[in-house]
Amino acid sequence: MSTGTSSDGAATAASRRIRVLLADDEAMIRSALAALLRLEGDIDVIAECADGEQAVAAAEKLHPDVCLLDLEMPGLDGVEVAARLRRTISARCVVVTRHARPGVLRRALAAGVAGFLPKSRDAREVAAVIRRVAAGARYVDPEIAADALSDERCPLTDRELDVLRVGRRGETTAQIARELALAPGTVRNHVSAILAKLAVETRQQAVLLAQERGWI
Amino acid sequence: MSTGTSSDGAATAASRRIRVLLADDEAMIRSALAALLRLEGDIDVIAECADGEQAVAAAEKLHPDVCLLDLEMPGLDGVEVAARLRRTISARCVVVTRHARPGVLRRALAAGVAGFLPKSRDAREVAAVIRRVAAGARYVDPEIAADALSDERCPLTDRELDVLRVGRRGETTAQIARELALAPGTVRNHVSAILAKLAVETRQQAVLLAQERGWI
DNA sequence: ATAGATCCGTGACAGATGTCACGGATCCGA
DNA sequence: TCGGATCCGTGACATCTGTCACGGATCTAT
Repeated sequence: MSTGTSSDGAATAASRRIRVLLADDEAMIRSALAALLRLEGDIDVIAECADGEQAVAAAEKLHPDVCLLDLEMPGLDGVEVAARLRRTISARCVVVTRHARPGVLRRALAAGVAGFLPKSRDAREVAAVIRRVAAGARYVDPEIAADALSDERCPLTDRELDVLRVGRRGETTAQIARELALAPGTVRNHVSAILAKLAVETRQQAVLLAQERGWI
Repeated sequence: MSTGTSSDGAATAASRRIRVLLADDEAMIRSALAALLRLEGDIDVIAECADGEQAVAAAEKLHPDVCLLDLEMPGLDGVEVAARLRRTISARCVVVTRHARPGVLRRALAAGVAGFLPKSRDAREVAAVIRRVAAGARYVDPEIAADALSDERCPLTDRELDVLRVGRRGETTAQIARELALAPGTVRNHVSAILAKLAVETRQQAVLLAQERGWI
């Protein structure tokens, strides 16, 4: 390991600095994490983004080694960003979230994220997780992982989840239909199936339940 | 000022270090802010608390110069802690919040907080605000203050707010009517008035808007 | 290949929701 | 005292939403 030539060693040390992209819509925590990470000798924060679109754009331009993504962001959320970046630049992503639930973890893992860390953890752990992930390992918060084993799977189909997501802010049937390029009747049918599966009476209740379970 | 004896100067310099108590239920942001503040030469973080009760207990024991309190905490929230500490130890408090709305600011000022800072601000501003407040000044985020002046009063009547509150989780018209001992038609009429006044199309949008504005 | 299962999309129907016009109660200023 | 204004409650009507039955597409195991 330490037997390389000095030029090799220098080059390796330089190339070993981990280039990190940071995305969180809350400026205070974003800037605080950035400042802390910059104190680490082996980490470069190369981008700070305030939402998912910015994160995707910056990542596809800068090709960071690791993306640290907040889950709760306006527009594209952290998992959606991770899914997209996995396809386009094979980025390794760590998702951070306030509400760490099994469903969220499952969704994150399905999207191919390499790390999953709730905000109830100490900020010092962030750098450690970034290092692990940069080294090719996966890291999942052990507590959440344990919860996730007590399987609470989402009974909704992909299309039903689409409908729920698009209509999560109380959008009209007509609006959802336009957004998804469907007939209004189709949307109503999906909604009907959702209500039946979740055993609730209104769309809003369905949205609240799904959010609580981490399905959307 | 700078003409004191060297012993005076040293003593003053030592006593001038600002003793700060930190309270936030999210460990990641709490520890991140603590770490950043510790980097400042003139600030001592003397306590880190995860909820309002801990904050009150620690503050009454340690008598910090400034308390930095998150608004959203289980049990006692930041404003309640500030109100209590003002009475017991005349502490100077800064309240930090994710959802900075005029209504919240009004409540905070009424409780006698000395500083008000939304989490949409950069973490570096925190130290600056702490210094100002420790020096006896007040600090209110200018953007929120401006909003608060453009007094956005709730256009809904008491009864309409009742209906909105009872139905905020997507309850059925029939359920709301039963809860409020009204005819279903009356509830629908209130809902209709709410939608018209808030210029939205569905109950769920009305609820989201009202929550965003701090009306329910 | 084929039957079964699942998912998606759609239109017709029934029921829930939003809109409207109305009457009674209360409060306030002329 | 008397309008005028505002709020509350209600029922009839129109519109929107949820339910149901159906057909086509895809996948899998036999």
